[in-house]
Amino acid sequence: MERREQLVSVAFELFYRYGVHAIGINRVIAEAGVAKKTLYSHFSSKEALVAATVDYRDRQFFAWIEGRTQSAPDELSALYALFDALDDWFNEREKLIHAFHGCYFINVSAEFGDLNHPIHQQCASHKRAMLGLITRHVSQLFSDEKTVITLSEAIATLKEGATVQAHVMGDLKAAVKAKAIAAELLNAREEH
Amino acid sequence: MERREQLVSVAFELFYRYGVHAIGINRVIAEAGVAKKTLYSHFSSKEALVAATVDYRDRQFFAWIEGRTQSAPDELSALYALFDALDDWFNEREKLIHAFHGCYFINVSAEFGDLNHPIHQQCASHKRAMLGLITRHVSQLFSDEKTVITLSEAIATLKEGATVQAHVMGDLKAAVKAKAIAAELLNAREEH
DNA sequence: TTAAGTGGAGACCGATCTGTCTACCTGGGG
DNA sequence: CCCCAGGTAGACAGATCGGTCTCCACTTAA
Repeated sequence: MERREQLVSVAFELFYRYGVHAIGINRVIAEAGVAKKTLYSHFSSKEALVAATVDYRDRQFFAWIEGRTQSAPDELSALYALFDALDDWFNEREKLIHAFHGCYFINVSAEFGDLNHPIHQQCASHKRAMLGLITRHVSQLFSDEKTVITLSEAIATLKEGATVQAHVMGDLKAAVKAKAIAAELLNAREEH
Repeated sequence: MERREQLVSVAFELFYRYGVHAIGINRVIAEAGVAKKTLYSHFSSKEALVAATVDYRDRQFFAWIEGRTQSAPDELSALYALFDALDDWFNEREKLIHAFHGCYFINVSAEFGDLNHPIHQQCASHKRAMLGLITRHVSQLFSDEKTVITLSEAIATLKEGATVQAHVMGDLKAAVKAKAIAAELLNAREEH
């Protein structure tokens, strides 16, 4: 299965940087040093390869964020660590994750715009998982269920907004600014 | 120039719905009922046509948002009107703007990922203009310059975040939630 | 040594891509 | 009535698309 992983990794890098529809299968196999037959023995179609890259990035990104938040000393720091991680990502200080070209799931959703498309659904799924991760931390800090939901969604929205600002406008401080807003929202509800 | 406008409008709808690289020139001219030669007499290349659609959408979207905010009775309502407009957009209650397929500028930036690419720059330009519009309203409400900048950027980030949540996850209430967060930030700084 | 299987290189298929060019049609002003 | 500008239809070129298939070199195991 090592060859398959290599293929997915190369395909992801190309799709992420240049866009899915801008990269042909020939480019992928050339870059991976693999025969076309090999690719099609692992994936039934280009779309299946795209789906694999989304899954690959989902696991990679989620594991990375989870690692960054779990190493925080307490739950509040864990939420701040999320934004610190984003800041490292935007400013290319993070080797575990690839160079920043926006959020792959947002980018892929732009190319597979139909919400019902299975690849778009994979992206939605990733975002739901990220919201779940945030919610787990927030629910350790607050007991009121409505507060937990509202805060978690707000933090998720700030994360997406910061990612867009960083990519579209090139605002490298977007994560720091989003962190400050998140802190304000958290402080306003400090449980005592 | 009427034919040119028709071409841009049709191209925009296709690019917006299906993505720029997924739509060929032949599809555009077929849908517009125009000869290929006519297209190339108005635009030197596909990329020039794409640039025209970004400009078209920029003017259209900005005028729409400006109209919605300017008809508000006061400056605070103007900011709320921004999120009400987004809500109408996400839920397809707005005829002036096309059916919702995410933010065209985010989508196009995903396909032209290089920040230095002229088309990406057009998208950044639009976002800067939107931030400027928000800042104009916020600066009527607060006198402290730092407060104005922080708040304006926060509102812009909430707007982008809500748009992403609505598109990727299909969260139709994203604008309402973002509005509530924006209101909280504004209230916390109420000038008195 | 030989048989089986895997993967690399790349020819090939039909479709489609961007972009050019020819040929024909049509309507309005001299 | 003629001319010509501007439009249509669409052939065409050269490249590339996704996907299939053949051929051959190499490895591994009996």
